[in-house]
Amino acid sequence: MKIATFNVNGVNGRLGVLLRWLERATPDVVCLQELKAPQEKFPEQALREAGYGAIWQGQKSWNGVAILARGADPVEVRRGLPGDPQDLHSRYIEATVHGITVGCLYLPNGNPAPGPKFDYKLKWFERLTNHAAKLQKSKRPVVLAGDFNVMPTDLDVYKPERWIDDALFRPETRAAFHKLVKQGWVDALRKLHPDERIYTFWDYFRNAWPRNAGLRIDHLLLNPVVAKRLVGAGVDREVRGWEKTSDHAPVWIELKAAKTL
DNA sequence: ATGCCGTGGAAACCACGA
Repeated sequence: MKIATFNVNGVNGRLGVLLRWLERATPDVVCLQELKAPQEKFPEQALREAGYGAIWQGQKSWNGVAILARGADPVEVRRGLPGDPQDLHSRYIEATVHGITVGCLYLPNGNPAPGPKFDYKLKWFERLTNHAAKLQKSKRPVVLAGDFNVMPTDLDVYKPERWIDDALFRPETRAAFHKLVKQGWVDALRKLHPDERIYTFWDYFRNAWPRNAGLRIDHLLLNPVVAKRLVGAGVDREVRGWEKTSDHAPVWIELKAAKTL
């Protein structure tokens, strides 16, 4: 089974790219971020015709997350993280699909830092970490996938010294990520490719894509029961080279079948 | 060092992204 995450940067503006990628990659589960569409403008029908059931949490102009399932309908568990009823950003949705609990997240960017946006990022991170602790206790298969807006280590940045003061790479941000992972999550791409430079995002400007000035900020975190099934992980880099494409590329993992009892 | 590109929504510019 293949599970992927893709920050599409506008699900309607990017529908052609998304459908083309789905047809080629045939992922079984897909987490989407940055829909940039209100609830009623999500392209449900086009995705269904492509073979995918979906649940989503839209928002006008910004944010927005969705979970797609090939040949199935994701069963929604929750939308939004607990801990702050005032927070109206559409950044988290969770479903069970093909026997796995999937949390799809779009963590706040946090720039400029320091400032209120950075404070919001760290608060949101804390709420995610609290919720993730509960998911860890369940012992059922869980995947947390999405745009974390964090480069976990120097290896995840084309030029680390340039990013030291950035909200995506500041010590507080990296510390928050490592605190989360320490609960028992496995960073799937790092697990299978410990020493490789892997990027999932390249800016639209400054010629970032042609000169491979990238960041690894889209991640799939696996709890132990899923980590045991991990047999492959990668980035569909070619998608970043397409016309009218997102600034992120899809990231995926391959799981072997669960042992039947 | 930098929003230089790109999207969406409202208004013919602005907010936001990383």
